[in-house]
Amino acid sequence: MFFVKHYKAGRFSYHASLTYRQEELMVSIKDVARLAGVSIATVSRALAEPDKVRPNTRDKVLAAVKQSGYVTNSLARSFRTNRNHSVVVLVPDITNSFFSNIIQGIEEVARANGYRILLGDMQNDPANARAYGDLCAQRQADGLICLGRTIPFAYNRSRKTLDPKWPPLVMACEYDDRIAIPGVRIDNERAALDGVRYLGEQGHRRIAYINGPQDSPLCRDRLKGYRKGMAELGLRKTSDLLFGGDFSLDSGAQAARALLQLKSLPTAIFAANDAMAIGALQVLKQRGVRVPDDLSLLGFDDIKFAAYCDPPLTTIAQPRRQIGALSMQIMLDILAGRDGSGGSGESRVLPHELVLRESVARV
Amino acid sequence: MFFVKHYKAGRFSYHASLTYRQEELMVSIKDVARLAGVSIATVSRALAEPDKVRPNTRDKVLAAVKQSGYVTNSLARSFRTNRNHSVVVLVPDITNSFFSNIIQGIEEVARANGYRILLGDMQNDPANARAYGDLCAQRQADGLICLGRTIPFAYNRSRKTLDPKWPPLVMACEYDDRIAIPGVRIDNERAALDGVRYLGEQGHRRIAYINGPQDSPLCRDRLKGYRKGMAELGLRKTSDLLFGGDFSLDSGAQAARALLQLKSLPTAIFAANDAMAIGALQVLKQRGVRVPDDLSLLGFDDIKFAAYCDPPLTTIAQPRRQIGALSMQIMLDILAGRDGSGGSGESRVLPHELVLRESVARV
DNA sequence: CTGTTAGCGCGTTCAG
DNA sequence: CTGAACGCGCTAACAG
Repeated sequence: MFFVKHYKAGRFSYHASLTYRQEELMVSIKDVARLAGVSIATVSRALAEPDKVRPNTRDKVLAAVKQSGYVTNSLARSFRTNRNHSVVVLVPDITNSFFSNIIQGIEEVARANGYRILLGDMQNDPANARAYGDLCAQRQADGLICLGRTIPFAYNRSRKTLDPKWPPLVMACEYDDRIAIPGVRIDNERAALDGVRYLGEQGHRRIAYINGPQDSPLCRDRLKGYRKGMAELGLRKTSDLLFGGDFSLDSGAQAARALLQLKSLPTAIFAANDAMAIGALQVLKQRGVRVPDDLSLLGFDDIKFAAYCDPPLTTIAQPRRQIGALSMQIMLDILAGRDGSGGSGESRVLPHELVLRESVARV
Repeated sequence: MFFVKHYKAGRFSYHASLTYRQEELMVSIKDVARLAGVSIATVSRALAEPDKVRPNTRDKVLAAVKQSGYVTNSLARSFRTNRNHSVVVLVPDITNSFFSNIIQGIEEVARANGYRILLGDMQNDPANARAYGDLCAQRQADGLICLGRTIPFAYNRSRKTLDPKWPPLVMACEYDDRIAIPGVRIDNERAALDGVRYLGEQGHRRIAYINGPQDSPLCRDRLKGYRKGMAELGLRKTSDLLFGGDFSLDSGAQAARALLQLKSLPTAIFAANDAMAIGALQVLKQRGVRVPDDLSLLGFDDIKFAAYCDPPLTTIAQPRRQIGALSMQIMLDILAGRDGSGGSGESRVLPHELVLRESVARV
């Protein structure tokens, strides 16, 4: 590969901090009160609970607000109310497009409810989660939504519960079976089972499986589903068809290389996520293995790119955006005290679906 | 297409808000002071400016902090200092993987410096930016980094400067020529020119161009570079080779369909981003046009997936992560007052590079 | 319905 | 070097 590089230093003048005069322009609730000829408490109420203020005075206040250009200093409000209306979203790897739709769902619900998303990218290193756990301890966030399996909080093993000093936690997609936490996910075991059944219906028997990280409960479930499906097909012994991976494109490619060493090739590969399927796909092509003519390929997740592979990838879709939205909704419920272990904020299992494209053929 | 759907309602009990007792467990600076037998001012100093406290007392304080498990309430601190150590990152569309590496770069630098990222996803609708502009006005963020061309602030047209009531703004990738703002980007015109020159070197003359959003300064620059390159090749009239797009996969596909109607087909297509190139690629394949044998294809951005297309996409790469990191660094400089229009925090132009894969052939 | 009063927890004076 | 006192802007509790 050959690279053309260009570098050009640029210089532009710009709005420097010297011109940043927000502090001096700051108009506080006191000013509004003076302007409207009422007390500051009335201003506060007129803004927060308009119903509890006589329309007449409310209008006066609102006019004063408008005239002065007042915006409530939410730092002060947060300080007073001990709520800052923000939620940490802890993402294993922001560059993994799988997560972006979930984040979008979360963000949308958050914004609609006056909440903000503090983005925590772990860059696949659990150590990076600590900082965000601390954030919660310092009250910088009202809650935390975990998209991976790493929880930055300590929990009480025997009671299977979080230490009460931690704020609410919701898990999206993943979960942790050592502890009872609300969450949203699909039925991963069933989804994998459906995948194998579908391949079975297409006549496949020797179905290889590329597994995800072994310490992931979600992966264990998918693996369980795969084994169950294989058993249904009369294949109890699958160890030679099992390949390790870590959800990355590379690990999928690597698994494919290993797989091609097999004395008797499988007729289909089922990958625990699309990234690995795509990584495998590339290796297969390089080696002249045609998909799906020579070998069928089934993915998991239905990332955006799955539809644009060649051939387009048949895969199992998760309602990612909905998972995100619901997670945030649950978080809001908890924060508002609308839940309770028997209430409306319980963990949910959302439907998955098999998306048929062109990477699986009948044999 | 056929779908198998499953739904299963799940119920799990969990750590309810009832058990969330953070408030009562809260240990404040006052408690530490009492425990250490000093005043709260001393505790504050011992933590913030350890040098200004006698080692003896400092140790006492630190011990008390440890014993009590005290963490400073950053809500209170933010309120007091009027800094909350968070920066809004306004993203046109979080599901566009182009942005995720930039975000990662930003996040990394932010975290290393004790700053947080407030994620603002516009979902491609500028109206969604407002909410995040307001955030800044409410002091919920110390600054804002814009990854798109939509600035949620009002600015002074005549003076080409931001209203001083707004916090610092940094633009990554895009820019706005109506106003002087610090930013980080590549030389888009030059990059596009390099792209066309490269195609020219491979013998191409009829090179079609799929443009991005017309109101994007960045796209105007790329278009300018394309035209310049075509002029170098002796082709001043390019209007029939120009196709509109909006950076989406679909618009690339649509452009490809329009392009295939041409009486005389081009020998190469240059797309203003990879997504459109990939969209076009799919259409070309469907219509039996082989890439690069029948038609060469050049993209822009080098998104992760570009390497996994079939054929792998030749494209122009931006140092996305570096762009993000530098943007945040500039923001930090501004916030720390380390910049100034003649200082170290100026706008930068980073190098691009042509990444050669397999979608361009000689003619 | 409205005003008055009392802090929230911290940083920052200013004396000592 | 240390401590007492003040106040940031806002909301909650209570009185009127």
